[in-house]
Amino acid sequence: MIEHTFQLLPSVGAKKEKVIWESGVRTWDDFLAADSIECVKPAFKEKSDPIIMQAEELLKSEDAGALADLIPKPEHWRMYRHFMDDAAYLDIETDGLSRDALVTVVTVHRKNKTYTLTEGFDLDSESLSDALKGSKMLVTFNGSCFDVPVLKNSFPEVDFDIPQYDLRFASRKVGYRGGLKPLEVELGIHRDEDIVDVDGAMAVHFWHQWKRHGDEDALNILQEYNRADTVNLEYIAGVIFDKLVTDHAGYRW
DNA sequence: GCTCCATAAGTGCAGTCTAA
DNA sequence: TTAGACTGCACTTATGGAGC
Repeated sequence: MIEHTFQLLPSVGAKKEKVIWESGVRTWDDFLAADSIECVKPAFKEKSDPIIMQAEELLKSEDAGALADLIPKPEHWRMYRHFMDDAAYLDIETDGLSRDALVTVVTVHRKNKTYTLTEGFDLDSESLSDALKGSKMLVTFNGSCFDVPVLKNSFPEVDFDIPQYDLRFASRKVGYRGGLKPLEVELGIHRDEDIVDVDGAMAVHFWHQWKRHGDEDALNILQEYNRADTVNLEYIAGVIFDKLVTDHAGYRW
């Protein structure tokens, strides 16, 4: 999908991009190989070629951050298929909703390993940096509004400057409404019985149960809930991406 | 080459919605 | 309940084509 993206060119939005696709130019290679493109002025093509060559170089060198700088933020989801093997799926629990809330549990799910880090045990800047090390894309649900700003506030030394695929907004583009839990239900995702009714507010309650009464069961449920939230993001990201490609991109390959 | 008009992208603002 | 990213709308700006 990323090599089909022309919205990195000046004055090219969704409509112009579709016109370019429909002229038979479907990839960056097509664009560079063409001597002329019917819907594009020669001067514009001359100006655009170096930008596309730069994007190809960045893609070849797997520089997701620099590539994301060229692409409008709402279109960063297009990078997912290319960088999915190096994606980090992220979800956090806190003791409230404020920006300076205490982060209680963080799960980072990677291709080969899932890290669940807990306040008072193993949650610190170093372990969080280790969990995110080498990740090219961050996949979250509402993470751009909540998880990442909260983590940046609590762990300012951790680098969160990673292109983000936020499933809250991506799922809206393809017609889904509501939060993560209704989305899971709609996609047929089932949770274990002991966490099926848990939500964010209950997660706060479980944390206080643990802190005030030393209730280990409450802590275990909280960790399991956070882990399930995060691991499920991988499946959801794939489904939403496929729908975006066929529905939102406005062109069937 | 200039002007006018149509089209598309960019910008700014208010409203929406989600997280725990 | 709070914060902020995104969306949608209205308005502005830029670009390209047509006509003179």
